[in-house]
Amino acid sequence: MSKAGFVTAADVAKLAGVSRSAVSRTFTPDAYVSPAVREKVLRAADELGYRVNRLAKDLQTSRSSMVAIVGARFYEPYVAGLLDDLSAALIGKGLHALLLNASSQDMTALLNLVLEYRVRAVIVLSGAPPRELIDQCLRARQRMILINRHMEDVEAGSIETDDRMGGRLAAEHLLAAGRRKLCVVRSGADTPSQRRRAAGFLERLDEEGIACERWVAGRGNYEAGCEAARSLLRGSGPAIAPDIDGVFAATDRTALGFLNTARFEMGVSVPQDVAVIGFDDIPEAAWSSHNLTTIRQSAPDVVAAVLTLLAEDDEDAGPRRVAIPVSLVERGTV
Amino acid sequence: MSKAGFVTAADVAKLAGVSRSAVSRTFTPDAYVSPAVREKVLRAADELGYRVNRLAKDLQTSRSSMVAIVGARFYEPYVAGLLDDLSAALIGKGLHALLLNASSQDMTALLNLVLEYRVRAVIVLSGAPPRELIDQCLRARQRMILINRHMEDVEAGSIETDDRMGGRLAAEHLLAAGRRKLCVVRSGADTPSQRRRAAGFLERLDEEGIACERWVAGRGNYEAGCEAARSLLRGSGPAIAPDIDGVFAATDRTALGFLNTARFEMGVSVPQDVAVIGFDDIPEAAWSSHNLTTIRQSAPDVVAAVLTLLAEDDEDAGPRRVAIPVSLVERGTV
DNA sequence: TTGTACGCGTTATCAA
DNA sequence: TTGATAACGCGTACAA
Repeated sequence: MSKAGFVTAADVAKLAGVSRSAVSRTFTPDAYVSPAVREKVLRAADELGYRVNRLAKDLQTSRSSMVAIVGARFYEPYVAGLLDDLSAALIGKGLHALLLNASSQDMTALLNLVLEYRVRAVIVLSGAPPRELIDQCLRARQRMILINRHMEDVEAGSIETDDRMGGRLAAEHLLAAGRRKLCVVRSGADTPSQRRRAAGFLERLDEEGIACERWVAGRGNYEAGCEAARSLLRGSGPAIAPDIDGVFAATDRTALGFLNTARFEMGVSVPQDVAVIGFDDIPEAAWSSHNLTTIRQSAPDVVAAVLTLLAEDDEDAGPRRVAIPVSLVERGTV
Repeated sequence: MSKAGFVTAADVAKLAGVSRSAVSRTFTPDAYVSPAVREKVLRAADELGYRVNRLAKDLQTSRSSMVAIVGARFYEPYVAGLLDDLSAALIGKGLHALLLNASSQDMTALLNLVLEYRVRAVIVLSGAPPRELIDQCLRARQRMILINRHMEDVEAGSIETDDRMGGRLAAEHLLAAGRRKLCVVRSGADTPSQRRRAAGFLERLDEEGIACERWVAGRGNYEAGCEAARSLLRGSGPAIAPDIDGVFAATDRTALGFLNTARFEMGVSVPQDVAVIGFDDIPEAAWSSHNLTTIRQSAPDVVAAVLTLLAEDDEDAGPRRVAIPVSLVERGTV
């Protein structure tokens, strides 16, 4: 037994009456071992409860099977869903997720950490994404995959929702519904994604020569929506049309905060008085309590793209930049 | 440079003109290095972009700083929130989370995996919890922390919400509201937690000699609530009192599914026709669109308990079993 | 205070 | 097919 009390290959070898290498070979795919020896080794291993030590294995092969996932706000439904899909998919490919929460942390520490583990790749989720960390990792030639965080002239795989198009679709839909007094609402999180969505929305409006309010604030996404509704709809009575008649929220949670506050706190009817459209299509958007019209971005597509980028290990060619399509989901708030 | 292209301590030593152990000592807390040497080493390390290889370090010290988190359904708000808090707290303690998604996976593979990594502890979240995995880990003397999954006569730290008391509180509250035609609803997930909550609820009702319907089915938690409402409230028109007048759902999501379907699909008024109470107090419960009365269990408390159990490293004494208190949150559905 | 030498547990190489 | 032996990159007695 080793110092830490774990069973080692040597222990198994001794019990089985064979050499250490025989044990190693038994547990290494496609290696030469006679059935007889293999049987003896397996029996001994089972008896001792032996497991290959991955630390030693990875050190020796200098090839870890870990993938770091760096992100924040894992409680947000869209992120949580992505995490669920991603962790399941990775394990299916024999990879394991090292989950690093970048919220409110010392970035330098996190940076050192992620590089110390010699992971096969670092996956950076959108929110709270330390630019400095990304730079340093790339300098260390650490393989990286950026989700909704593309950076030009950077040697990293990148997966991006077509945020701009999504914003345009939202604008199009509100315009088609005859809305003209519009507002775009973003949370204080202020991620690149949210900025691009808003930009696409404004761009489409600009083409029609229609003006647009902008509202940015709030801590969480949901709370931002609540605050926006209180601020924008102030003074509007139940029967009085408010100063705006259509809102595009950069995330579904923000849209839901706006929607709920408008309906239950401000007494404003949706969509009669004001139309609301969100972005992401999280499960809660489809609930009958909200029935939110929104722009869908497919999480499974993102996961598939991650696996693709992960797969093209050494081939330098291949699609290093993947776009995730979006689509309009018509429900009852426009 | 090493085979994989990473910088090693030897590289740094050569550049700095010192021995390899000097490098090692520079990066080891409380070790003897003269300021002069330390400076030279740090300069060389910075120039080369050197990072300690954690695989080798952990192997050498036979002490990994990884903690495995085994769970499923990370998209559920309560689980997602726990994951967010937990990953942040662990990193604060110098520990790192290896996230293993146990859903729809080969359990044997996952079992081998978690043991191969020689993690400092395995944290098992409630849902989809493979009993076999737990047994095997314990047999391998792997340190474990079970959340909402206590097993008698088992050598593992365990953290449990006071589910039974929560169920009793729910019953008490419905009874106090004058409800007598009651039903308890659980999802098909059928976790130990949900069973205990239902049991506590029924226990309290039993003391009053009041009968109770039971409804168990559905795939997801939310969907289970929807199905329950459709099934239990069938035939009740808007103005007609249904056959039941009070429902306890074992999770908030189930409660919300029931609530929404009752209101928007069945035309049943809540709480006038039927009262609804949930469990967990997820953020969505507080939304004005739901305003769900529920039983709160505190995720931060759970995280604190995990850290406590993790801390009592070698001391065999100490609280190996921690109970998380619950409380009633009165809102508008009872 | 520094350098040498050994061990952590594994895989890979090379004779036998 | 098997068993010594050499890495893998690191921490750390031990000696200098």
